[in-house]
Amino acid sequence: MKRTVSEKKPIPRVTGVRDLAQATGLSVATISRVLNDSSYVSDSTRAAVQKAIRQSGYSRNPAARALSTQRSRTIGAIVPTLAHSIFATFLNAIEQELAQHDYALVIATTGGDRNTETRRAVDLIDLGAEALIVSGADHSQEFLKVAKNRSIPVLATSIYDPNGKLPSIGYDNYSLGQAAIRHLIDLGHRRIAVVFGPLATNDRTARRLEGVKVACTKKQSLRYFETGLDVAGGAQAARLALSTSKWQPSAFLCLSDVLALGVLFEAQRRNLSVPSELSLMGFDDLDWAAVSEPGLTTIALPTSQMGLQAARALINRLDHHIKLESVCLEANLVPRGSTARAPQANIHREI
Amino acid sequence: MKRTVSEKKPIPRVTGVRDLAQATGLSVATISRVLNDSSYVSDSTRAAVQKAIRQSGYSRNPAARALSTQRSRTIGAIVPTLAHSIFATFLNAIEQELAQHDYALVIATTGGDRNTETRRAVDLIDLGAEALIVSGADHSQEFLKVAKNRSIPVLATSIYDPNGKLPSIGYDNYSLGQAAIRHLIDLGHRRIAVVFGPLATNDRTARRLEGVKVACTKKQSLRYFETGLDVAGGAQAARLALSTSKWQPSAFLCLSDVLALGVLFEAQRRNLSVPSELSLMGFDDLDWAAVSEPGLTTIALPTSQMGLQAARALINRLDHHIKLESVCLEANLVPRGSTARAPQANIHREI
DNA sequence: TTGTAGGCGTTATCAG
DNA sequence: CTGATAACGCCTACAA
Repeated sequence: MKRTVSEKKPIPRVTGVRDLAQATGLSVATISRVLNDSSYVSDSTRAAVQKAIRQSGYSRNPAARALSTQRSRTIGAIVPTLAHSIFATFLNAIEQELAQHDYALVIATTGGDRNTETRRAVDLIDLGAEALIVSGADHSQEFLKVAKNRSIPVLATSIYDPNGKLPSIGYDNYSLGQAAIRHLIDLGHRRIAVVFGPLATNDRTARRLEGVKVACTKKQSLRYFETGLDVAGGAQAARLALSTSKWQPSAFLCLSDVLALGVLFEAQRRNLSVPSELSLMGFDDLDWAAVSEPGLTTIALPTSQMGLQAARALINRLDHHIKLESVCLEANLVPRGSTARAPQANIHREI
Repeated sequence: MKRTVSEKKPIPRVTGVRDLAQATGLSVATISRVLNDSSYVSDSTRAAVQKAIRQSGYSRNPAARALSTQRSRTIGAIVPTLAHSIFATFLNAIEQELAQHDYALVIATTGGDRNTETRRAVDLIDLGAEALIVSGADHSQEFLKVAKNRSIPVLATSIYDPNGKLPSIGYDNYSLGQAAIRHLIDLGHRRIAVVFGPLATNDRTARRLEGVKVACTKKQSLRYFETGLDVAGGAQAARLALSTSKWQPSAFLCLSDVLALGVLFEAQRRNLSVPSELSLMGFDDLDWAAVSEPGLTTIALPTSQMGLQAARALINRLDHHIKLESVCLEANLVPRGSTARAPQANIHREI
């Protein structure tokens, strides 16, 4: 019985650069060099090392690497919730861009609570996040302190707030609120129901609302409906707004598309035709807004753009020490079928 | 000018346990002990150490910790996209549960491509993920190999596949597909349009479709419409399905709620009344399904439950070496207003 | 172009 | 209960 020495490597558990050094007869430094495809290494030795790596199935220990380089290549994002497509879309864009640059995205949710935000921020930092992405301008003192103490770059998003405590990438919710209500006013609407989610946990909404309020004059009669930030909330607000016979709105302005969808369903339930009897506006431009019947007039927010830019800004900060600057992204009113001139009758009665 | 020595600590940059040891006059071992609130440490020294920690603002270096313990407390989730609320909801649940147990969630998206999945899996592992959560049963050979070589626990979700290569936590898409179509058949529908997203990138959909096909007999006439997995896709499929005058469906079965929403909008656009003229069914039970007009009959998937259980299973595996077992979660058909008996005329004509 | 040696901050194993 | 001290696996001057 012949017994030949197997050509296959017996796969001796290769655990670190040392083993590779041993296997190739080189030094750990050289191994490390090719691992970081850095500086001068002769082609031949590089090839040899790479072969050894392939054969052994070796891969870097990220913890050791992070410890040595003091870099984790991890960025944390803290959002109110993932269960809202607007945030999911945002994070999706971030993740894609980070992945391109070998950064990882780790996510934490707060449910909209500032204290939770602070807590989760600490979690993320303790976990090694090198930078943080947060939503809005409203953060606890504690949070800011933590970020400063650990000198972690923090970027606020969904807002543009050049004088805020944090650099921000986003849009100007205040003027967008104005633009939205003006569209309705320009169409001759007088009685407008404004629907929005919980103000306490969302400063973006609050800011939009300020814009709305400042843009309307005595000629208009606005009523405000704070409700749950989901389709059911929108429907409920609509029921409420439409239930007073004395004050019948000719238009709804919803500060989120999801709310508008609820209003739309409720209008359908009541056989109120949109837009001939009721105009409807949203905010966000979710994917269905262009497809609904009628199409939803809304403010298109550059959600993916924002994610992309946020990711890039942080990468530049981390990799090239480029300072974080606040940037204002453009957001546009997209007129679609859900808004029309206010019914004449209505106007007459008012005049 | 008097010059008193400040009582405040000058905040000498405390970077590690060593500094704390120095500051307290104890040894690093003791520091480490209280850090891990482990074994016996006298109350007094514990207090002293904790005070020092507080004063210095010290916090553990996660990389060093990970290197020493060989644990990163990080779990990776790989999903097709975040831009779909069903996945976002799922991840939301996972994140919450993981946070509870001091695990971090790092996310990667694939866009539905298997090769991307493999690549991203390697990324996550190289980044330190101790376990992986993936969607569906369809994974590249390469992927499985990587997971095995690195001996990383992998859990498949959104499916129940007890004999699959991976342990899975999810639901039985096959029987759910059957249940869905049967509901329509039982209501007397004969001509049914089945609408679904890209099959090539989604084995859950494919499995549902198999169930649908097997459950219908010669008495039914089904047509299949593969389309984009979004509201626009649903609307387009509806246009297509309704455009042939020879074959007018009395019902639509959508293998995702988003598609159903598109169909619903399209039906409204055509003044087709749901459900009196057209029945409509979805799959997922997204939050708006209960609020739409009419309410959407759908298969309610236990998305959050699934996230919770997946997270727990992995935590148990990692913390207590408890083997991953496949589990089948219950999913139910939720009858709502969008489905009704097929119009009699239709049935007559068939007979 | 390659090698040597020391350090990154924790944990853990031993003795005391 | 506490203290040395040796890993953990990688990177990086500094030398050669």
